[in-house]
Amino acid sequence: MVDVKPGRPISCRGRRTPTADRLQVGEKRKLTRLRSDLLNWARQAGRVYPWRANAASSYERIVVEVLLQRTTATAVSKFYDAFFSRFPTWEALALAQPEDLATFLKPLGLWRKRAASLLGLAKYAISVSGQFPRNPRERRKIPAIGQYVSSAIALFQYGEPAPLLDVNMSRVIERFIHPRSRADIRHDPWLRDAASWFARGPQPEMANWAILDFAALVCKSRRPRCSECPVRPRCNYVRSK
DNA sequence: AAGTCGGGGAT
DNA sequence: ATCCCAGACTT
Repeated sequence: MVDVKPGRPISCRGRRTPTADRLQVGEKRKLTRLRSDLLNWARQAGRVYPWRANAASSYERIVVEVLLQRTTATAVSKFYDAFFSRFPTWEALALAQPEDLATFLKPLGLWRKRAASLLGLAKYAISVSGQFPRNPRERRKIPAIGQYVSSAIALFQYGEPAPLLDVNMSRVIERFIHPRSRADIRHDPWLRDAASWFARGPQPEMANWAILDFAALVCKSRRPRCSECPVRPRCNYVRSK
């Protein structure tokens, strides 16, 4: 026991919030452990989808990310075969009749936006041999490519360890460590650093799929299955309940 | 920061 | 009947 100033080190004086907005060493360790734990968990319990198969092209994986926006993976899964046999390549998609595309997309909802987004992406893709810019700033200038889809392109097209940081991945990280400080996921530096740290390492695609599966099946927004959670011993969320 | 697009499944 | 879903865009 020490009796001298039990507070923070002097270097931390003046901080406005009790939680730093930068990723700390201990948090990196926790995320690294979480990563390997979830990869092991997903080996048995992970979901299986056609766009994750080795045979799936980066075209399919990128298009699927657009289809998955505000849509359940189950819905896209049902939709997958018909869509990609009708539009198997960027070329086929770029030549699609808007009405035809809309007919396909209606059951998923948001079909006007999705049709416009996909057509725009396809027309861009065929103008550059299917390769989106490697520079993220250049990618983000393309309509329908926000932060999330940009990361998906980095991950699936260039093999970079980019995080598919959405509300679900955010929920897992925030429960496991602590809530973000900014309202918007995309503007929270700590959360972005945490997600990036989680994604880095071998098998970045598997790691992303693992945490998204874990979010969907165990660490659900409502009624999380903490009793059957493989990382419960290290989770701050269950500790606080 | 808040509103909009959106049908479908889960609760 | 309400909430949630691998977001992006406009105001």
